[in-house]
Amino acid sequence: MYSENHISSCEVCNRCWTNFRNLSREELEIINQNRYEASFNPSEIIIKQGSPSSNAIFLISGLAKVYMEGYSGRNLIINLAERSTLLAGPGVHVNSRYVYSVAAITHVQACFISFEVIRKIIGENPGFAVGFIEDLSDKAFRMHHKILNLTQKKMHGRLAEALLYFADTIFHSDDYEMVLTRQELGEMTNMAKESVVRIMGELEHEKIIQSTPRSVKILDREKLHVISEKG
Amino acid sequence: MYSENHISSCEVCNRCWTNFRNLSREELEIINQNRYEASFNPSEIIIKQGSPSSNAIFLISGLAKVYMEGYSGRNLIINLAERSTLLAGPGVHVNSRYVYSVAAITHVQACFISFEVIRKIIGENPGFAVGFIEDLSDKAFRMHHKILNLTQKKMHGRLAEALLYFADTIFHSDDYEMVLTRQELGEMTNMAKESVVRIMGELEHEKIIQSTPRSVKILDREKLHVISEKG
DNA sequence: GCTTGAGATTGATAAATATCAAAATAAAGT
DNA sequence: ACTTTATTTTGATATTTATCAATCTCAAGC
Repeated sequence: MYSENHISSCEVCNRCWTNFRNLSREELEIINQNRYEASFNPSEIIIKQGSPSSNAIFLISGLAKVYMEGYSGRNLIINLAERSTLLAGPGVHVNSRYVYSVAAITHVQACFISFEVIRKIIGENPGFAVGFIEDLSDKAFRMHHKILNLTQKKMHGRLAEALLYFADTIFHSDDYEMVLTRQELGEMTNMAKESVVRIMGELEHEKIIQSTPRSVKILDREKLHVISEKG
Repeated sequence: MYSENHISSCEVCNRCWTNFRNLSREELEIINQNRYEASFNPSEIIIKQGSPSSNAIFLISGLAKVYMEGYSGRNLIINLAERSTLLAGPGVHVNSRYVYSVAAITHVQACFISFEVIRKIIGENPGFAVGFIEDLSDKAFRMHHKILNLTQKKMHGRLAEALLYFADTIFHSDDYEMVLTRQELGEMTNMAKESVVRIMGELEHEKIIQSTPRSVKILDREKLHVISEKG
């Protein structure tokens, strides 16, 4: 992890958090005074689960995986994070510990802002507080969906959903680079890496996708969607 | 569902939401003017998933189950709710729909407060907004824990955790009434009712618990805890 | 006290999924 | 170009868990 400083000021940066639009010029300047940037290489850890959640972290560029470290060294990837995502987690307001870890997938540039400053502004700027509530709600909403996905669908459905997630939410294309290993794909869909391999093979054989270990191309989006719903 | 009105005013009621302590006398009076009470019999639905989330609902007395209606009629019980819990869900700030359903287990008294009023006060009272954030965070925190529990533990562990949840969080006793059927216990731990029966039998046989369909007594809390961690 | 129906239980079986071990590739470093 | 290391893949097998079909139990209503 090495440091650099590319952004002259928050005021001219549009890569951060949409909720910062609710800040006054003065408040934004306070943020600007209390931030620092850092860069991370692939696989470096940006946030470590369990450590004190002293900073709100925003990705400025690059892609990272957000995951929980569970029982006996097993991970659960919650989602991928890209530019303009607030990374902090609900632990901040519960026990001041990060509830998840975040690791860089590509080279990542991130902005660290002390949570004390954020908390202070939440207490003074209701619009900002509402934006914060909306962010929390949105994440909780997704968690509710995810818990159903993981508990009620079979492997085919979970994997199909993950493949569509990459296409729709991350890459906005049906032909994309697979940034996760089969192991990690398994950690995201709660299945063994061998099962990931086998089902990817099946999907390929049925001409629903075309894939290599490092790329995916969705050929039959309709069918993939049906599998993700019914599966 | 029949109506009654037991509480003369929010000002004299201590059974509602702790976050209301952050309100001024005037704000509390606004809440008081805009609330109405309702009672529910066992098994009656208090909140229906997917319907417009127009009200924040607080239980005043009784016990309810909070659950998501998933795929092909399968439910997932998230938790039990009792007095002083805010029931609304993250959908309120996302798509204005309840993301979960809530059904009365015992006879339930509840207070309905229009969300417009709540939202207005959030925008005017930062302390209240922070309280709201803490409530959301706490629930998200639990969801993070729950998703690990459901995906990474085997049946024994999940069931053990549920039994401890009742003892520790709901009844504050190791000898309690089992308010859920085996079917519902399965919906809470993501397992078939037959599996619940079998594992309850095993736990009983190993003298870790003593149980009837309507009661549970934890005999060996240590062992039960180990199972819930390792399982 | 008899009937009835919802839940609880049991045993047998099938389905879903993980694990293990080995071989085949691919990637990275020197 | 050559090791070395990590990932992917495959097949065989074990484990976990659900499903199905009966049977049983017990409390509520008549």
